[in-house]
Amino acid sequence: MGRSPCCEKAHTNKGAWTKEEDDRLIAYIRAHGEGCWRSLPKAAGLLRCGKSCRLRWINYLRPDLKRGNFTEEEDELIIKLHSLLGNKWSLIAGRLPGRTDNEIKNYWNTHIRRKLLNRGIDPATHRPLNEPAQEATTTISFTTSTSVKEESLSSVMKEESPEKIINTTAIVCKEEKTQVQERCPDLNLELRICLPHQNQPDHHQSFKTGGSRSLCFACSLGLQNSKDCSCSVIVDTIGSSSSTSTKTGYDFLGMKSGVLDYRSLEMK
DNA sequence: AAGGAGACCAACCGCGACCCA
DNA sequence: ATGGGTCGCGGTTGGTCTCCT
Repeated sequence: MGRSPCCEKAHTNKGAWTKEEDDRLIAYIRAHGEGCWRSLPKAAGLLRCGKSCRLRWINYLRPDLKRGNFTEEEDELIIKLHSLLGNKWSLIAGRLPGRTDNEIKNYWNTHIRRKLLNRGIDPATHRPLNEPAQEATTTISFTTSTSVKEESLSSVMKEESPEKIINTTAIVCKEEKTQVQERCPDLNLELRICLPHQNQPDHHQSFKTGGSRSLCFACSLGLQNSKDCSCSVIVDTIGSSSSTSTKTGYDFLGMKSGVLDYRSLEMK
């Protein structure tokens, strides 16, 4: 039994969007907001599939989109995030305001891949092309206060082949440093996560600030109130492994805190 | 000027995850 | 617990543009 179609294909347009269709979609979303993509086309008077409407809005019509060329900083940020996250374009896009996952994916495939190959770096593994496969190991210290479900991180990398992720399940965030297999030996993967500068809502004031309270890692990933959130059972142990973290100086993949705040790495 | 090749990117497709009855 | 409906993601396709010969 096949999967049911997402819409009545016989009565939907396909292919490039017309100006009129764009205008209708924009007007409808301005009036009613995003969501209910399945029913949106009919309500907006569009002969399009809901998925198509969603894609058109997210990738092209959204008012906050930044059009135009990628900057050198964006290039490098994409490369670094890809080295960590793999082909998780939506997560990468979440770190690049105004950019969409589709745009980044296309940009990666057309520009960055070639750029890395020219540098002699394998874009899939972020390792030198002529380097034989080896099991480099690096110590990653997660300075979070509570343990994290393994799948929180391994799921990020689950599409990688076993060769690339030799032992993702070895990534366990505990108070002590944990050995993990490293995919990008040229990158400093030491993670130092602590409180960004801005004020936090009460729920998150438990994040370790050099004081005495901690934020669970689920919240640090922007998964507030998720089932993984364990803020209610805070254990103050972070200080034991965060000797190099400071209130203002944490860094991640060599990026400043303002550039990569894991807590806004939220799912779209 | 013509046309072939490669680059670019918007859009489509299928699947997995999630939600809810 | 389960099954149907919906959404979002990542891979792929195909049309258009640009460059080169």
